[in-house]
Amino acid sequence: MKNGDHLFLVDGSGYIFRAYHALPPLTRKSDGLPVGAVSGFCNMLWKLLKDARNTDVGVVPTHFAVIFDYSSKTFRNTIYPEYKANRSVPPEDLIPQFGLIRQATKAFNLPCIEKEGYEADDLIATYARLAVEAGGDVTIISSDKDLMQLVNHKVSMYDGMKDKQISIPEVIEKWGVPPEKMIDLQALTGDSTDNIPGIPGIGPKTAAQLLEEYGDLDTLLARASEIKQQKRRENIIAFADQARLSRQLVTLKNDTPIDLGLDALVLEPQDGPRLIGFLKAMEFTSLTRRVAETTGTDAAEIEPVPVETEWGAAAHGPDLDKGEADGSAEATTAEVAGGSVAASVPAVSSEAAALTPAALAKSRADAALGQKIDTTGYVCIRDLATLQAWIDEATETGFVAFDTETNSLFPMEAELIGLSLALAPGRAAYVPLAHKSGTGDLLGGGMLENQIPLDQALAALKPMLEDRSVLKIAQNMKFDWLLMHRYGIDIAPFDDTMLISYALDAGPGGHGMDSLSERWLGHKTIHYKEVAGSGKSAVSFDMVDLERATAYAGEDADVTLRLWRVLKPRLAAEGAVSVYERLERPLVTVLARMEARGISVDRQILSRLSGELAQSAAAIEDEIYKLAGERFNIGSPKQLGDILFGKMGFPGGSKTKTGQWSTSAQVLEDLAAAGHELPRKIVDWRQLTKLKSTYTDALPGYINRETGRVHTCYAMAATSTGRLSSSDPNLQNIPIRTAEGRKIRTAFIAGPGNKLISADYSQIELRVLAHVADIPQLKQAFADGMDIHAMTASEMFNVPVKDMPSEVRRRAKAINFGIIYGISAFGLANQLSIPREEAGQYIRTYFERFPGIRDYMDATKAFAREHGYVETIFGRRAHYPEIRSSNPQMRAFNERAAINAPIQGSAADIIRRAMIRMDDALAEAGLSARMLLQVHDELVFEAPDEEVDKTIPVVRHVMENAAMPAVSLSVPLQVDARAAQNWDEAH
DNA sequence: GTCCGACCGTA
DNA sequence: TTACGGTCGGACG
Repeated sequence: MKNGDHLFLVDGSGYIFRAYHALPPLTRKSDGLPVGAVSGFCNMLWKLLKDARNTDVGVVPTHFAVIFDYSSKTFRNTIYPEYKANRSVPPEDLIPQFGLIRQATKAFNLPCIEKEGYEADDLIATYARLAVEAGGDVTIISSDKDLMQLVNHKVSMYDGMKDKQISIPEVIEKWGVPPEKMIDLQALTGDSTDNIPGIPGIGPKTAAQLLEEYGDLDTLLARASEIKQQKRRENIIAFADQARLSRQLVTLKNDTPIDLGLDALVLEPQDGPRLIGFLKAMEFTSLTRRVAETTGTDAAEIEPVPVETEWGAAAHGPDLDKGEADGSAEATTAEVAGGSVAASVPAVSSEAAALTPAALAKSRADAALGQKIDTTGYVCIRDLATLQAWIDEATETGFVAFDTETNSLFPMEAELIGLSLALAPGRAAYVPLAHKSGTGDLLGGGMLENQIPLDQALAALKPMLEDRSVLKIAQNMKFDWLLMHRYGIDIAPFDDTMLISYALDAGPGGHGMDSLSERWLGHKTIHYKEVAGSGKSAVSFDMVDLERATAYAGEDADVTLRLWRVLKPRLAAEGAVSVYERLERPLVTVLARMEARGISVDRQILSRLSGELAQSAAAIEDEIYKLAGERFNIGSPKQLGDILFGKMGFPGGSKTKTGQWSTSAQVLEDLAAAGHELPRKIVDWRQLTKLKSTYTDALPGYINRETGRVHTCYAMAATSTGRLSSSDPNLQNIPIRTAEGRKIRTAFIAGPGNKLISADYSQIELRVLAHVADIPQLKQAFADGMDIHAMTASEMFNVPVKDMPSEVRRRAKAINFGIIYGISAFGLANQLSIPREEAGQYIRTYFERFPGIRDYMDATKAFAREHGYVETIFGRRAHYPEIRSSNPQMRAFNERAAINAPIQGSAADIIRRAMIRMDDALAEAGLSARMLLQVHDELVFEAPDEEVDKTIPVVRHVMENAAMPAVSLSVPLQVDARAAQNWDEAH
């Protein structure tokens, strides 16, 4: 480098963040890869390279380099561990752009410079010094105030986004001090984004005024006592050391080791084809055209280069709600996407810098399988200081695996016994909080000593657990979230390994930690039974000795963290980001709150019903014994079969797979229809005892002592299709079809002054079918608000809808459902009790009238066979590996399930979206209605009497528009809603 | 004590 | 013909 040469230094890392926030979001058309910052970066580079003379810089560079931060940890952290500690993690759609911007730099044939342990700013300071010493001039492409200290008559800055040169006068104008005093100014003011303390109460204006008066920081500190303003004087004296430390932190290091000398930065000519290959891959069409013109390259001849991103993007399936004002979207949660990056990390870690998302996922998976997990090395934390140290480290790292130990599996009655944290694989701790001493006598034993008092531990944990810049990772977060919610802590943001697994691998095989650990880590976890015993000898977790509790609980957190490292990158690699972030994660808190609310159940009504059922059943029992001629256990299918088909000699219908005669309701109904009295009685008895044992007897046991309400538990990852399931108790199978059964619903009541509102989708699955299979007649019928089963019957049997016999409609209805279930002649015949041939003929007729349905079914089967999975309209996948089975029965079953899954699953996704938006929509309308239950196509709310009329339209609106705008259905959704005192009348 | 099959309630 | 969970009886250890 010589006199007259001019070096351009681009602050690459700074540019990324600035461009991300300043420029409108932009995604690659073909797959939704976020590329806004990349686009801005490329446009700026191109302008500087081709057009610098016409910018505010006014000169053409001879040397050029782009500088990046290497990683979050620099020498500054050794002087001040809190440095940049409160910086939040980059937003998810920025993460893939770090790698892309490096690739862009290389495509522009420019040197890409970074150095471990140093920030980009230090490298820029070093190169600027070297260039000036060699006689050159320097322009730093950045507007970061941290770099302004470097400005002098040979060094200036250039804001590439505002096309504005920043020289000495501009610095003075902006900050009131010349560039050489910027360090002292920053030392006084501090910087909250970098967590530089400075002196409290001193901002830029005061700092400039003080420096004007006293000259520099040291003089100011030495003469602080002369300052007139009392508060200011006291602060400067008290925080003098803090200011000196701050000065150390903001002073850029201009003698960092460098790998490339100045001569390596000489600007080389552009490699047109290489650059165009990259720009085409990014789908930047206008820049591609400009570059092609300037470099004389034929862009059409050039293939896009394969672009590699660390995380890829939500590239698969429809781009769910990008840019939509969606109540579901948590404000882009600060989070890291996979664990290789630490909290502040503007840089891509070396692990993955050159990997595709798929390759990263694979390397993580391979590495995890090779690692041994030692459960004896976990820490047991018994004092607040140690706990605080772990919390601090978690806060600094930016993510932590978290798990709770309790004395119950029901989150609404569980008490916190302890909790565990994991910061890195193998690095976990257990914090016992309510363990009892094992030596307790019959009176129960006392609390174990040397445990951190619960309130102190919670107070210490709360800031971290609620810190937006610390990602909390759990397996089945809904449990831990609800538990901690009851202790006054609302965990956010979070990831849930169970839900990540579910978004990726829904299908056969569960998503429990034990099975995930075996599958992905090759590690058999300690079974709960091994530490707490089982059955009668089982003890509550608070009686487990601390050594074993630490191993068990520590392992839970450790395994969760390891699973997260393996599974999270797969989301991007396999295009499941949208499903996870839009349909899974936001539902956690929605469901947790529903579970916490519970529903009021009238104990008296159930008790009365139980009595009635017992009486009726007893009466029938006597008649059964009389007819059978002996007493036996009616509830035993085996004994019943012996009586019916042995002793009584009834003709057996079908057999079960164990070879027993079936005593199913269908068989008994057939016998009853043939005029036999006993089978009828059995059917009646079964119905009564079923209602009694499953509902009226069991439900009161679920009424919570404290709340007086029933709190069901929803499983988010239990089904292969995306539906929820409900248990403890299951409130998704409360009877409705028979008059006797319906009475149970009258026990589900609104609280005083409230009503229950039931809102359910009408025919949602058939509507989804009409949409995905694109069936004109069905779509028209729904658009016209017609009776869909009658329309089907009319089409199939050529009968007018008017005055249609109910039997004809019934058959069409059965066929419609059969279609959704992946119809077979055998199944339809069974359902309608008609010969198989007749059923087969129905199906043929149906396909003739609606040929699109057969096309859809064939296409779905072919897709499933090829890929091993099927997808909902929102991109949720259900896997059916057995669809390629050589066993025809197995194969046929999987084909039917694969046909059903996109329909059932799309409907499930739609109601999920409605639920995710509902709380906000109600709040926005100023309504206090609360969502209590979900029953697949129905939502149940509780609302104050006087708000009912205003609530129903809001609920309907949210539900009917739930697919929008991610998917615009070609069929309207219809929601029926009603309010009443109890669930029976509301539905 | 634990597991599985049969049966049956819901969408 | 799809998707679930709960209860019971009965066989296993």
